[in-house]
Amino acid sequence: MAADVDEPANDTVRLLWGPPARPTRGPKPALSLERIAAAGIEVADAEGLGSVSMQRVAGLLDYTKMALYRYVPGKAELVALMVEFAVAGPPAAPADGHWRDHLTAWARELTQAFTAHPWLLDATVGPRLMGPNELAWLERVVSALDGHGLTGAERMDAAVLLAGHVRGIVQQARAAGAEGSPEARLLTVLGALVQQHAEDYPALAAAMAEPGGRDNALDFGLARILDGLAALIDRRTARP
Amino acid sequence: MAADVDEPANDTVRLLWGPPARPTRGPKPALSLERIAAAGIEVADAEGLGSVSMQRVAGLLDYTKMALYRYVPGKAELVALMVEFAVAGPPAAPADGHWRDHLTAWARELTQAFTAHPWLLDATVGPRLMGPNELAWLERVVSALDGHGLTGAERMDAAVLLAGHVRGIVQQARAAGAEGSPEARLLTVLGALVQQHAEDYPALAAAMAEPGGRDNALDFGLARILDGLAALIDRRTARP
DNA sequence: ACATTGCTGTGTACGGTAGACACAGTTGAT
DNA sequence: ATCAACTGTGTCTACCGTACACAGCAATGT
Repeated sequence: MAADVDEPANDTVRLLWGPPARPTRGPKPALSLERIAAAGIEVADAEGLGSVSMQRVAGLLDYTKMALYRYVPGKAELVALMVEFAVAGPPAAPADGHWRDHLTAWARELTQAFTAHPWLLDATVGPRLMGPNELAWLERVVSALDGHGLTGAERMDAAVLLAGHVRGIVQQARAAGAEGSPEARLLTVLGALVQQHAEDYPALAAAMAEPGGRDNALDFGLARILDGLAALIDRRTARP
Repeated sequence: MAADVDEPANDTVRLLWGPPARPTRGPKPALSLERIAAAGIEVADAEGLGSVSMQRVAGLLDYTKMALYRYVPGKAELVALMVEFAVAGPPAAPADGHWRDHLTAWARELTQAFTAHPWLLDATVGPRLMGPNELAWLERVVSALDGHGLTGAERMDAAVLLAGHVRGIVQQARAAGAEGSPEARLLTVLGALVQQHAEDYPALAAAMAEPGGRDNALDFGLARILDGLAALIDRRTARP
């Protein structure tokens, strides 16, 4: 009774989930989804998602932009493909171990994936269909929480919570930028603005003025979330 | 010794932080930053950030697109203005009360603001300068954590954690969409895909198959985060 | 009073984007 | 050998951001 997947004629679902599909008749395709996505990823990694255009990607492969439309229905689907390939699958989950260690590793690995391709942040805002690889990340975190007294909805909510934290951290890291980068300059300006308007932002000015700020945001938030989850799990498993 | 704010000739900082600045000589400007930003917000609310173009915004005000460039250096700055106006200031913080209540109210109010203008998600990925209103939100959450034994960096990290959660929740809500919306259709398709590939995603299929999923994701994550923060604060205040 | 100067809004032009469509050439099936 | 399906290309449209020159208006300096 579930909706037929192939019915909505959604191009994206066929691209991401459909079979390789080779009902060959004419000349063999010279390109492939893999190569096209890889070219797009190359551009996005180097210059950001904004620099990814059909022209750019096609040029990198020494083809015309219109050739790409033989493989991909449009730019949105190209980006979806790029996301699916860039996010890859999650590393294999350890077979055993505490759920807390599983989730910690998961968060660190997802952070690495997003840090390697910061444009994933831009490409994954907004409603869209997830691909097999992306879903595998979700599967791993939900599976790590199996059998600890949480409802299905709660396990999903926990996944959203963790993924949201990773996104926030990567976004913050990108906003900070590398030493001497234009992004770092932005932060400096912001800091100066806060000090300059210290009357309006006393708590902020005080917090930023304190020394000893190592970059612990990922671990800090992760520890809080996991502590909170542990408290809930303890309560649930104490009195079934 | 702090970097001079006005020095980098950054247009955005002058727009967001600069004085109204009226060194009038020629004809009085017919438009205003407020009206332009409001027009942009109107378009974005109705059709998304992607539909915001100089033409659209200018047309809504019955002016040519080039007229906008007399007020705003470029589209990026227009969007920054839209963000600053759309996010408004945070509602006044309650004068007293437990930090937990403060943060809960803050998160709910920020969620409301983002839900009212979902395009804020798109407009606030990527490195950028924050405006006075946006900074006021940050100030309120950091201030709520004052005097509970957390370091300045930890208070900032907590703010990032909470803001990231709100963003994640709003993003998820937007991805789900309204009843019968195209976004909701996307979710249905995804659900069907998970069931169809249940062998590859057993935990996910099981979690989604469980009944009784009311929309509690915001409160669930918030409760975990606040529990985790409470545990840390208890530890800190127990042994000073 | 008047010329000067600075500002406003407009029109035009340029290079970029995504994509529709027609076409020539290549290939496998009949 | 014929035909049908497919690939890659060239051309075209519509729209985007924005640089630039220009005409008109308003306040300033004389």
